[in-house]
Formats: sequence, C-alpha cells, structure tokens
Amino acid sequence: MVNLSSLNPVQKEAVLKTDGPVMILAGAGSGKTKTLVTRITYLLDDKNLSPHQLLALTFSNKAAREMRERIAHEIPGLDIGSLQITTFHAFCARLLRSEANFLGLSRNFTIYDEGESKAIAKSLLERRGISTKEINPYEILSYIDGLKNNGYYPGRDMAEGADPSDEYFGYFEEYESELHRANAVDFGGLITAVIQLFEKFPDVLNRYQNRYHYVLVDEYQDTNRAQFELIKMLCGKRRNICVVGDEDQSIYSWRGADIRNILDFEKIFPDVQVLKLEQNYRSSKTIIEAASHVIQKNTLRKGKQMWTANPEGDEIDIVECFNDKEEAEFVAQETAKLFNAGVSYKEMAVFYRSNAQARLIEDSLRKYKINYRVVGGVKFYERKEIKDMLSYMRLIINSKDSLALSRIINVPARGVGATSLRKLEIEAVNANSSLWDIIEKIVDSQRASGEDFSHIKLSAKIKSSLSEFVTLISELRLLDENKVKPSLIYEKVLHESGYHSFLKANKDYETLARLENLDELLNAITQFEESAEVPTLSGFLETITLDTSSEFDEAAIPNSGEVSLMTVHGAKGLEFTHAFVVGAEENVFPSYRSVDGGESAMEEERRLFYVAMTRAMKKLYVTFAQGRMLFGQVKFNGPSRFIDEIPEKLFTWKKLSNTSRSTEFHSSWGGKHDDNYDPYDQSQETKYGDEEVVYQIKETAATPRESYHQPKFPKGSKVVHSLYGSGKVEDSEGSGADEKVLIKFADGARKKFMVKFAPIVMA
DNA sequence: GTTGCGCAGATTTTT
DNA sequence: TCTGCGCAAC
Repeated sequence: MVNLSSLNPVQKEAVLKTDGPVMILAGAGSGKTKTLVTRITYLLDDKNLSPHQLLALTFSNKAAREMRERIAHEIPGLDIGSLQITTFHAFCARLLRSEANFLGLSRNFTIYDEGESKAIAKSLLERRGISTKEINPYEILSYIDGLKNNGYYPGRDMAEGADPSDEYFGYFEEYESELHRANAVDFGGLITAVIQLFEKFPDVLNRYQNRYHYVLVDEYQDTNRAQFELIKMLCGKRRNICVVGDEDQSIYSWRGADIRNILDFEKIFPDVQVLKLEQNYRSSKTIIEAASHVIQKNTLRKGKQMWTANPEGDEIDIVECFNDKEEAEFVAQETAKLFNAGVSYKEMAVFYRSNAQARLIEDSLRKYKINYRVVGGVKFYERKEIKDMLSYMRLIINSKDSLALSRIINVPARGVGATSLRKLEIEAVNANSSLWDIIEKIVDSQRASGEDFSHIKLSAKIKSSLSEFVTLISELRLLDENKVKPSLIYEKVLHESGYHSFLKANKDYETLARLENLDELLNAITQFEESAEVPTLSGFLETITLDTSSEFDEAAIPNSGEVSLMTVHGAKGLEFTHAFVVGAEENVFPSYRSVDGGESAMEEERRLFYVAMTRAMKKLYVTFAQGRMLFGQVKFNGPSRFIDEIPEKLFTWKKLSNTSRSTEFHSSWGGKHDDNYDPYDQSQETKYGDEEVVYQIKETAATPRESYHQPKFPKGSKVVHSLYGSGKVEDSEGSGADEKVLIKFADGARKKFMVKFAPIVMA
C-alpha cells in the first residue's frame, strides 16, 4: 500500500482521483514529481494496474528517466521495461515503427533533426532558383513547423492555420514528399503521423485506446496543439487523463507550445477536476512573495496563489552595477564570499537570458579560480565529425536517407564533388527515387546490362569511386543485418571509410580534439550496448536523435562541485540554494525582441523571469548593469521592468562602487536615490580593463517609495537626458514611482521613460 | 575544392 | 564586437 502520509491534502487528492479527467496545476517547487510518482505507484500497487496499461508522457528524456527511477525505487521488483514513461517523440517514434506499414513508411525510417529539416528547406529553394537571401530557409521551416505543431498533415481537413493559398503552402507539400522519398520523418512529423494513422485507421486507434487505461502528461503547459490532439485521441475511450502543468512556467511558445491547451482544458473536458498545488516547499517566503507578485501581472493565467511554510529568509539583493564587466566581477566575488561562508559551489547558479552573456561571467569566475560549468552549449552530436560518422551509420540503416548520403559521399574526398553530386541529385528527383538507388543503378549499369545512364556524364574515375562506395556501404549493411554489435560496425565505418586516416593526416590541435570526440562516440555506443535490451545500430541512432541530453553523466567534482551557469530556459525544473539572475535590464531581460513583440511576448518573458526567481531556495540576487556592451556598442537600457514588479520591502538595493572610482556617488536609478549623480559621467567610468578592483557594496535602505502627488517633470518642462541630450516633456502620466514622461529631443526623436529610472534632470 | 573576404545579423532550443 | 555564411578567386 502506498504511503500517503507525507503528502499534503491537495497532493493526496491528486493521487487518489485516478478516474476521469484531472488537471493538476502545479506551481514551482510544489512537489509535482513526488505527487506524480505517488499517483503512478498508487495505480500500480493499490489498484493493481498492469504497467503496460499506463502511459506517461513527458517532454524531456531527463524527466522520463527521473520518473522511471523514482517509481522503480518505490516499487522494487517492478518490471521497468514494461512501464511506458517516455517522451512524446519517443513514444510516437516507437509506435510508428511498429505500425509503419499503415502509412507507407518502412520501419527503418530516419528521424531528421532541425538541421536536416533546414537542409531540405534550403534545397527546395535552390531547386526553384531562389537565393537564400530572398527567402530565408528558416522562414519556410517555421511555416512548415507551424502547420505540424497545429496537427496538420498533408491531405488532412484543415486545422487551424493551414490554408492552401498560403504563400509557402507549396513548400510544405514538397517538403513532405522529400521526407517521404528519404524514408524520413521530422520531429513534428512524428506526432502528426500518429494523428494521421489514428484518423485513417480507427482500428489501430482502438487498439491503443484499449491498451492504455490511464494517460498522464507532464509539463502540460509545453504541449502544442498536435500533442493535445494526440492525447485526446489516446484517452478518448476511458477519459482517464491526467495532465500536470503550470501555465506560469510556459516558456516555449516559440517552439509551438500553446498555452491555450492549459487555459482551455476545462472547455474540452467540462467534467475535469482541477487541483492546484499551491504550497511551495522550495523557497523562502521572501522569494515566493516576490515571484508571486511579479507573475500576477500576467493576464493569461488560471491563477494560483503560491504560499510557503518556509521561513522568511534573506532579502533579495538587487545589485546595480556600473557595467557588464562589473556585474561579472560581482558574481565572482560574491560567489567566492559565499563559498568562504560555507556554501558549496554546486549550490549556486547563475542564470542569464541569452548565452552570449555567459562569456564575461566565465571570464571572471576563471579569474577568481572558481569552479564552474556551463550547462548547455555546443552539443556533442552536432559536431562535424560526429555528424559525419552518424551519417554513415544512418545510411547503413536507411539507404534512402539522401541527406546522410550527400553529407558523406565525399568525406573523405572520393572525387565526387558538388557538381557530380548535383547531377546525381537531379537524376534522383526526376526518377522520384533516392540518391542511393540512382548511384547503385549507375554502378550496376557499369558492370553489366542494367539501365542506360549514359546521359549522366560522369568520369570513369568517379564511377569507380561510386562503385567502391557502394561496396563499402553494402558490406557494412550486411554486418548490421547479421546483428553485429554496433560498436564493431562503428569501428569498421571509421577505418574502412578512410575517415580515420583522413583525419589523422592533419596534425593540428583541432584534429586531436576531433579524434577524441570520435573515441567519445565509441564510448557512447558501448554504453548503449550495455544498457539497451536489444542493442541494435538503429536503436542507437534513434536514442541519440531523440535524446540530446548528450552529456554522459557529468563527472561531478567531489566536495564542493561547481557553480552552474545556464540560460533561464535551461534552469527550468532545477533548484539552487543561491541563485543569481544577471542582466536584468530592459532589452536584455526582457529581451529586445519581446519588448516590442506585443503583450503575449512580454508575458512569456515575465514567466521566464518568474521561472528564474523560483529556482532560488534561500538567496536570490538580481543584478543589472547601467551600461552594457551589446552588438559592439555600450547600451544604457535601464533596469528591467520586472525588478520594478518586485515589492520594495522584499529587496535591498545595493549599488556597487569600486575603489578605483574616487567620487562618492549615489544612484540615480531609483527614486530613493540622490538625483545629482550622473551614471554616465565619463570621469566616473570604470575602465574595461583587467586591473583587479575590489568592490564595496553600498547598501541603500529600501525605503518605502511614498508617492508624490506632483509629477516631477510636468508637461512642458525642459529636461536633459544624460544620454540623449536636452528635450521637452510632451506628455506626462502618473506620479511618484509610476511617473512616466514622453520626451521630444532636440533631434526630433520621441522617447518614453519611467522617471524613476531614466537619467533625466531639469534643464 | 579550398581559402578568404565582406557583409548581415545577433533569444530562448525539452524533441 | 563577434560570428557564420555565401560567394569569389586561386
């Protein structure tokens, strides 16, 4: 029997309410995974559900793994293999392979990743003689992706957003036939193909509906329309559907996630039981109150009221830095300080909005000899040499994978260059066949009878190269068919293709790294062989395209570990006792893209900020720089609007001043500071140099910002902005902390400012 | 087929 | 400012 005693009342309900539609809105740090795991354990243990009758869908492999492990821990002796806790994509891929014949796919289809999809889009443009300057392939791809995210597949009665008269609709159809020709499916297509399968073959759907008695979806706020439709179909019969999500943590709309899935769930399932997990077990009261306050500004939400029984905790530090360098220095010094006070590095994290911000932070952490690691970054499987090897292996599995073939036909050089390849491609398109089939036929026609390919002008040398290539791949294919171990096939590919010696011919530093990567790949394959039930080459390939979490268990540094650096997106789902949110400036966080991207874009930024804040357990630092080097220019963006949304009583505003700046100065950013200080005064500038500077933190009491009833800069006043020069207030609204002014400058430009942040004074 | 120059563009990336 | 890419010249 499952022990429910450690659950709170709502969590308990979420476990026990097994039948019918349930939506669990689980706030950050509310014990979501624990609840889910208990629910599943309850179904299996107390309700005697057979493991294969349960389907739990997640977004990331990491989440799936974690849940599986925890359940295994709860129910010793459970046959984990029969538990279907998997990602949407892996679930669909698996289903499609076993039902491939229905859709005219063959079960060895390749899964194309984004890069490969883009390559197709590009080649479609090329084929039409359109330069990538006129139309960015990415636009085509987003269009196609958009359709798929909405559940569209060719020939389907149209879903939302698809219109055959769309400018790019023709590309969509062509793209799909290209995929088909390559016996390939892209990420979005994995989902839509299953929808298609279910719609066209109700019997198949019926089978799956009967199999899964309970369907559970994690991170529901991240589902797109297609995934939602899929879920609806799967649970159509029994309606035992449980979705778990948090609309406030929906940060992937740009990837197709549709927040309406969560907002409108009750419309689709009117009898749904909605449960809100509102108690936070992670963070201090201060952090929860601050984060709640920020997120409340959003309108697109169901509304939860987070609370916590945790202690009040420390105040949040808002740290005003002179520039981005000083910000990085601060992070390093503060990190060191915390470390000396007994906090281990692995309990600290730095979150930034965009990857580019990592560099300066890294530099200063290095300077202070602080262990850190950057989470995310260049993916292992995206490295050239790795993709090359994978292409060989993919071609072995799926001969129609023309993208793989064209990638490696001349790597190492075989004299089959772009021109020859182009000829072959044209031939393949005309014959509606694959590159491989064409090449094979040409080679055959050489040897004996066969078709006549004399219209393709290829030199004898090239033809013999092609012949050798065909032999090579065919032999390797035979190995795979005879179930030779993937690692062995890999080694054969590496050496017999000549790739290894081709690399070794170079002796530079880069090559060395590449060879190491190739060893690493072998490691990965071996590891796969040890863990997989049936270690096949195609299984390995599928695992790595659908599981990008690449990093083979990061060898954790003993004792104190490392400070984690990551984007806010990367931070979702994690927690740290001490967290730094850096670059909290307008146009940085929120990103400039969202600043003029409409209200819903801004709401997503706000959710991001909320996610960032709620990662912190004990202490949260929010830092911003007055001036920041952006696109080669120093920009003065002013503090993020999200800082302003944190109640003042919860933070201490700290202004850094370093000893190299002799002048005693005060900030002009907050209304609570002295207005005479000009942050842009060159004489006070910190140099972008390497000299060691020691910062003193000047604490400014967070005095409540009482509101003035008179605007400071009424309409008509003449003012001077330290960056934009002199101008006149054309319009003014609000007063005190909310006062905003519209200024027309001497050069005619009009700009709007928050008075409390803008460096403006009366002329 | 490689090298190099010039130019545009520059968030986020669970699969 | 930095990078990645397309295209032109060797």
